[in-house]
Amino acid sequence: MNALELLTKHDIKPSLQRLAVMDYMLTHATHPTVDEIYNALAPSIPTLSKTTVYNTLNLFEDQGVVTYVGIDKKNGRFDGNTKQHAHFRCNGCGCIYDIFTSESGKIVLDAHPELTVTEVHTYYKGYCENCKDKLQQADK
Amino acid sequence: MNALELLTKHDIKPSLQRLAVMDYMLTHATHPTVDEIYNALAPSIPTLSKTTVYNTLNLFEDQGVVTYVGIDKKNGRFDGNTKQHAHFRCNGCGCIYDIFTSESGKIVLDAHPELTVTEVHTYYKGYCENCKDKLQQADK
DNA sequence: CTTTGTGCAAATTCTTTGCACCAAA
DNA sequence: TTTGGTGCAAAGAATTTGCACAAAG
Repeated sequence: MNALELLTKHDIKPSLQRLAVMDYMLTHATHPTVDEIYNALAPSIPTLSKTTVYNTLNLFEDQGVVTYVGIDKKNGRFDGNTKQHAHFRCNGCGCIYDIFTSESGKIVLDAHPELTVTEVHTYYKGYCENCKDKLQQADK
Repeated sequence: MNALELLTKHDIKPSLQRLAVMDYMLTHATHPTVDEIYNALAPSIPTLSKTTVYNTLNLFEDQGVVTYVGIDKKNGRFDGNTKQHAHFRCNGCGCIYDIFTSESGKIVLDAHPELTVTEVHTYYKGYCENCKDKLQQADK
């Protein structure tokens, strides 16, 4: 599915900027930061502002088109691949790999003998017993 | 193990401030933010500064006494329990629960029927093939 | 003394907000 | 027109840094 189809499907008006950001996400599975996206697109869209990149990614996230990846302490990263998968970040070079899951965490890592894993962080998000009835969006 | 023993074990000089922060972490498994810790301790340690809380937690993290919990987009949280476990955050009230793991992620959640999970984020950290030889600390 | 910890103030970094202008329907 | 998107400048929030003073051995 291309950028235009994805945005349309999620009721997002396909402006030039939004299409460019979405297309970038689809063609760069590098979990880019806002800065990376901005720097990559600014040459071809000279009037682009970082605010628009923030606006766009927040909108995409709200609509479920991209996922926020909080694997780094500082910069937020975004993932255009919304299929369930895990992430690996190298502490040496900072690169981030997708790790596609089967069922259990164990199996997943066995498929990647080239990676030396020192930490595993698993975060579940949802609603606790008291908040089950709430339909609110997550506090970001 | 109490605060003093833990710090000593990790070659951290047990200053008044460090002991207070460590003790707070051990007695409050709520994954507190820097602000929460500061606000809780400031009354009894009037000269305490937020800088010291930051310094202290970063030191603890470097020494492996606490773990950074990046489950929230904004505030960093810290966990004094370094045993491997997962975290659940409620999107309604923001509370964070520990979820102790057996082996596979599936089993873990089955033990918590009271939680409605809408998202799962799994982050592995370590070294990729190219960086295997590096012994550096993670880029924070 | 000498080293190390503390904490104030200032600086940085990342992100959001307010608002005026522009574009599309 | 009217609605909604863009982007500048400013504000805000979280964290780090520089540095002087205090504490401990």
